[in-house]
Amino acid sequence: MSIVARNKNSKPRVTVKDLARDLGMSVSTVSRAFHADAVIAKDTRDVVLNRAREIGYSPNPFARSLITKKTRIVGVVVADITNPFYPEVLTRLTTELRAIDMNVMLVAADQSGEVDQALRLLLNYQPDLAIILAATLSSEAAQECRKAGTPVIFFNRLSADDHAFGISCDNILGGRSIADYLVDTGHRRLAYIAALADASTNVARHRGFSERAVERGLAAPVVIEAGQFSYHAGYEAARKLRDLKEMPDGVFCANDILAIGFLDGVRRELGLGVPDDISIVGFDDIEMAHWPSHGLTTVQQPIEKMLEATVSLAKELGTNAGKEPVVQMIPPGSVIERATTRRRHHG
Amino acid sequence: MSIVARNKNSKPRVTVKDLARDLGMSVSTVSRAFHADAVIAKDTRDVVLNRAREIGYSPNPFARSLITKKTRIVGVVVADITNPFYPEVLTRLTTELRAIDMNVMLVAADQSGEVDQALRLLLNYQPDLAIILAATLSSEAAQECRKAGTPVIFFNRLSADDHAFGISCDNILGGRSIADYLVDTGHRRLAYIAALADASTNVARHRGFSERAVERGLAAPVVIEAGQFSYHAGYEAARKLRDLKEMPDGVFCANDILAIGFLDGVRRELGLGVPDDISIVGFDDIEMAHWPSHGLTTVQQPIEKMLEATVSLAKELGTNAGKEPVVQMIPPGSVIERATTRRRHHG
DNA sequence: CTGAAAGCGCTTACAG
DNA sequence: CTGAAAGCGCTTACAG
Repeated sequence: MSIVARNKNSKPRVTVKDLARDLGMSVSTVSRAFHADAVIAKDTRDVVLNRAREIGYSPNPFARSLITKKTRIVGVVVADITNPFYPEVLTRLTTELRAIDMNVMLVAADQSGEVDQALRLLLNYQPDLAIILAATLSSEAAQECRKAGTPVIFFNRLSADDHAFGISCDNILGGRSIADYLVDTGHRRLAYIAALADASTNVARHRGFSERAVERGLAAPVVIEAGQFSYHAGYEAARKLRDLKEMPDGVFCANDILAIGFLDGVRRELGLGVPDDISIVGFDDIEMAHWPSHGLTTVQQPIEKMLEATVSLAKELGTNAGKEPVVQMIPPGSVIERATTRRRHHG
Repeated sequence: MSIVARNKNSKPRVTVKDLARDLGMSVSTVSRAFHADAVIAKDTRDVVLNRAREIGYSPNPFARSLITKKTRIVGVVVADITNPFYPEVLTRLTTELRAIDMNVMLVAADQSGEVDQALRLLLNYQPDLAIILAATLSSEAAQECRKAGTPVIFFNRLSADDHAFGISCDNILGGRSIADYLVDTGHRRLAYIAALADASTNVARHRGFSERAVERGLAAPVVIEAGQFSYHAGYEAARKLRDLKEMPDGVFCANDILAIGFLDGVRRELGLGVPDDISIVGFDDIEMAHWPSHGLTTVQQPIEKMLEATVSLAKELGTNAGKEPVVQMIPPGSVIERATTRRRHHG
């Protein structure tokens, strides 16, 4: 009801000009103090930086990036947030990127078509880098990134597009070591519970598992399609065990959350004992896998190393934006044996 | 090894100037086409917008915000990511803010002191709004926001600072309705498993629960301090039941993830039957609460409405940045009865 | 080592 | 309704 609206609700921010005037220096000199590689007397820099702290000045990142064409923003697209693996990756990634002074602009994509859309929005902000978590891009969208000069990293996925970077666990190796583990512990009838059909993680884990099982002299594992990386999908997949001619004795589920759903399904819907009747192995080693109620045997994803690789790549791309895309495959940990598997003896 | 470094790895982006030249119009006119409330002939606007789409122009948000002082960025600080409640809130919030053309800049804070720090970093980007998920701010940090003209919303927390907005479930009411439920179903010895001592959610749920229990003629519920909103804390809290003089028959845990840990602990460490020996109620209704292996009786947080309120507040603050801070309390759903509680009969 | 000047890509009074 | 001009807060050749 007041006549004069208070439009200026904030004090105007202090700018280079203010600081320069305050110090009796030129704007250029003040500006240089904030760039590690600028030519400026050490004393001058110290004076500027100290005074800046006192009066609360820091350079406006927007004005800066208008000129430098660097935004220090990394656009992160996250899709499959229902998998507890990703919240952890997301927060740790955010934290570690902050440490190299990069900021995360987050876009969520519920459905797969939205990933393209999400990335386009992000591109408006001209991120120095885009990271795609748990999803892939259409090749058109990938090309748009290239046009915009934004490098793309696929995290935990391999992309069809070979102009993008990839950082992923070596899922074939992981699948193979699970096959070895199950064979070594006396399992003879293997099954694979498949998740998202076109996810590279799903495909590679299956492939490694299957190939190695055959190499070790077993029949190729039976496949049950769960369709998703989710608890619910795993639970439902357990029901499908009934349709099998022969009950498997060792089951590898595409990831932990799927395995946990499957585990619950096997116990509750089929009334089978785990590990007594059937052994179950997951992939990821999420926190829930340690819970006493599950005690899931699984393989650890090398998150630590994957994050390290991502951050150092981000850093490198900062100085060398033209770097040729490469895919880094990081070997997973070995099988962590818990309570969902046991050795089987044969007469 | 090439002699000329390819520094310009991206084609320069198309700017207003390019588009203006292309259309034979002034830069001003082109610019106006992108502002709904600008004075411009409808036909002109259509021509500009169409051509813009063709050549892939969209206004540089940085240059724009340099002038408008609006960034359309909302800074989100997330702390307690281990609670599965928050990933969902975060992604949905991101998605819904996108729908009103606002972008999320994410900062993660592992420890509580980091929240202040995180927010300060965010403030550099002059977000139009800051949303704090599952945490509070020191009053100094809150004041810095005020100085910078950035409104702050505490989501799912009440803040000590009364200059901030708050959007929260009515936790007192929630606590009360759980007390009513337990009393109505014949429970006589209540206990509360407390989480983070200074979290407003924890305090209010406890208070509502305790007050109502007394109103209904019971002794004040025994309190076991779990200290955290986490599975692990809940599991450990179950052990402490042993120290109690009398075993409670109805237990309210500060939230679902705590309740699930507690549930597992009660079953595995104490060998007690749930719900036969003891009833357990959580708070949140996270997805995991539906899982057949838990079937947790709980109260639903009104996420939908909380998000709605947040988004509409964000919208309103866009046109009226000086709005007086208010706290909105949204009533929770009623108790959802599942498999961790049962009616008790007394002789 | 420092300063004056141009310019990044926009928006917005101000004229017309 | 449209255009020319100023200016947002910076950085960076270019001189000195």
